Amino acid sequence: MPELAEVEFFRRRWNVGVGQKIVAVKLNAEKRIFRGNDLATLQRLLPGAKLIGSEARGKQMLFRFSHDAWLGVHLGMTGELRHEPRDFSIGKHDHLVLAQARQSLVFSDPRLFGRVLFHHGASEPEWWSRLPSALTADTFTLERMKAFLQRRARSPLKGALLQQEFFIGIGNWMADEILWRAKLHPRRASGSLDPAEARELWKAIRFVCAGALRIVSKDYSDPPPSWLFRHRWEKGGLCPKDGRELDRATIGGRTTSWCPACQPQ
DNA sequence: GGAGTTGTTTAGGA
DNA sequence: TTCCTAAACAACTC
Repeated sequence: MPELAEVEFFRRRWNVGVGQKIVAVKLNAEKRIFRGNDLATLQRLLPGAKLIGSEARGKQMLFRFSHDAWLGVHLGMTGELRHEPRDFSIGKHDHLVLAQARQSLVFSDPRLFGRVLFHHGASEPEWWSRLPSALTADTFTLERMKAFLQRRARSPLKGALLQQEFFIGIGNWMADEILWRAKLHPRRASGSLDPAEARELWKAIRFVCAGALRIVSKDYSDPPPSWLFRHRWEKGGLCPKDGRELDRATIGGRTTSWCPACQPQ
């Protein structure tokens, strides 16, 4: 479910608890979303700590608490953040509950591909500091993108766009949307773009990231019907530009949808 | 019952 | 060394 904009949507859902103390922590330590954590320290430090604020970067989120406590959250494929009344009944897939006086903040994840990473320290965790900057920032330049694509010259564009070490926050639907707008076939080799094609790709990345953040992160609305998003999973889905039936195949390890006319091989 | 799912990690091959 | 692919993780839906 969650890519860049969906992650931002879920992050904001916990804003209701900013400025308030955690009064109790309930968690299921057996679940694999907690792997690699010092849960004893988490249990000792979070109760009594106040939620100060949060940030999202790509698909990662970082929640900051008083008492030098930090909580990193990755939603995986099916994770989500919610807030519930103070004494709601915990569901089967609610693995972490931060109870506050007025409500409870909940992390749930049926498939358990998500992850929580607790950190205790005066400054943010190192894994967070090392994340690349946002694709919507000025640091995401055409030249840096070209250099990255050259390093992945033999991989299909679809696979390259999913590399979080550079294209932070892009997931399966955004990658398809970007390639469709740039009129590039998802199987094109990353090292084969001419300067004009690279520029179109860069512009499409900026457009899709900014548009998704504007539309989806506000209230989880779908993008408009002029986007590929609305058609890519329909059986016999049609290209919103020319009405041609979309093609589908596994590329870069993921199901990929494209228009054979707009995006020639 | 089988196939497929908006993600990441790892092992192994090229 | 570096890059690329497939499988594994796990639960649910169609």
